[in-house]
Amino acid sequence: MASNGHDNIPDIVIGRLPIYLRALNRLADDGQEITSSHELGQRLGISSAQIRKDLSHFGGFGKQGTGYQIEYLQEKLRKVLNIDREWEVALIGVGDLGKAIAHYRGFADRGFHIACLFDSDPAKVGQEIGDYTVQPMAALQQAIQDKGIRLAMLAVPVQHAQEVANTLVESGITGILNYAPINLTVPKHIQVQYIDPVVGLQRMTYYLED
Amino acid sequence: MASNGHDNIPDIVIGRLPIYLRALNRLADDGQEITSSHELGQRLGISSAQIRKDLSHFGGFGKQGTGYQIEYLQEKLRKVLNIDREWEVALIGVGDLGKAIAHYRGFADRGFHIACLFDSDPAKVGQEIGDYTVQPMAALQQAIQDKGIRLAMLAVPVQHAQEVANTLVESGITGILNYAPINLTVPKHIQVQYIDPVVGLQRMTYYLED
DNA sequence: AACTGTGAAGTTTTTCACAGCC
DNA sequence: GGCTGTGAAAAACTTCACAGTT
Repeated sequence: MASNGHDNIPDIVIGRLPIYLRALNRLADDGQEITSSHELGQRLGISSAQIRKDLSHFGGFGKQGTGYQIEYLQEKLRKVLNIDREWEVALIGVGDLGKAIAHYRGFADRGFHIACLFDSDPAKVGQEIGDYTVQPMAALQQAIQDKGIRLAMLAVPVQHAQEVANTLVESGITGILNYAPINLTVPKHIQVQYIDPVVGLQRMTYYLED
Repeated sequence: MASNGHDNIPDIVIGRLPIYLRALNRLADDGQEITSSHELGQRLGISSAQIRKDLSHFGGFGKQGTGYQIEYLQEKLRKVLNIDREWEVALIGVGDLGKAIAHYRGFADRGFHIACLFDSDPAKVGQEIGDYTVQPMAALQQAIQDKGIRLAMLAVPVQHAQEVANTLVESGITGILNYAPINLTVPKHIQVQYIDPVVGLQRMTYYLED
């Protein structure tokens, strides 16, 4: 992960913030208003010291003797992560996976909105999915530039993923969430995150006896 | 990630092996037979020294002066990761996401096979998806025990995820791939991996200017 | 000439432990 | 009494650099 210009805050710290935020979301859903580094740490399997140290990079969000006000901490973390606004995301590929992503209800309340869908299959172009019409790949660059979209989710077959990623980068996308099981080669200033369930499974089988 | 008994090999090293394997798969697909730590590192954005060091935990897989024979290294990594066999996996929840998972073709050649599907919705029970029939939750424990299944993918709504996870653990599951945006609380000997696309997106927005 | 495997050095990350505050 | 924020210490991880092999 390339830290473009930003700060001196370790990537590994940034990577944990969304996890903290997710835990806070759950606590808030349960109606809780205050928590502590100790409680959060217990839930996440992380030491309380690490949580306090991580948060301390951005200022003092807690109260000694009391802990952290959940709503306030959520707000602060959203600000740090730049999601105190909504980001438009392009979705490329509307096969089974792309459709499931398009229908997923969990983006909206966490800072993201799917703004347009693309597929190279003429049979899929024109289809209505969610609120949007599937557009042809030829329309991609124009649409992304017109709407000023910075993020894309890539759900195309593995053999096309690198090629489509190249197009995305040319179109001005600077962050790619890649669902294809391939490591993308991109310029240094482009962020990539990977979603690969098989990697998750393979990371567990090592620890299974027999 | 709890290292249950196993060895003294750092979790962070184990976590990278599936990534190496994925890169090797691509090289093999391209017909290449030999690679080097330098080439792999370039593709993955990792130093060649780290790759060599990681692999050295498990013995010498390369040849000085030459590099690594791809097929041989794949075989060795599969053995280390315990995927030199096929693991049966249970899938819980067959909404949009669960269906997309059930139809995904990418598990088979990387060590996994979806062996049974469950859903709590009576309207979905009995449906045919892929090669299997959706079973009711009441059948879960028996099916998992009969088939000796150790791994599960959890694709149920967030508000049921913890409760279903508890049932899975009681049924003898020891590894859970969790698609719900919630941190699961499980006994120490249970492995959990998370698939949360929003976390991926949130990890990128920090680095986007504006 | 090219590349691995590896101790040793260097850097990063985590934990400790406690002063300060509620 | 309980909790945060934080320097200092400890642990973990990565990189260096090179001897040894093909």
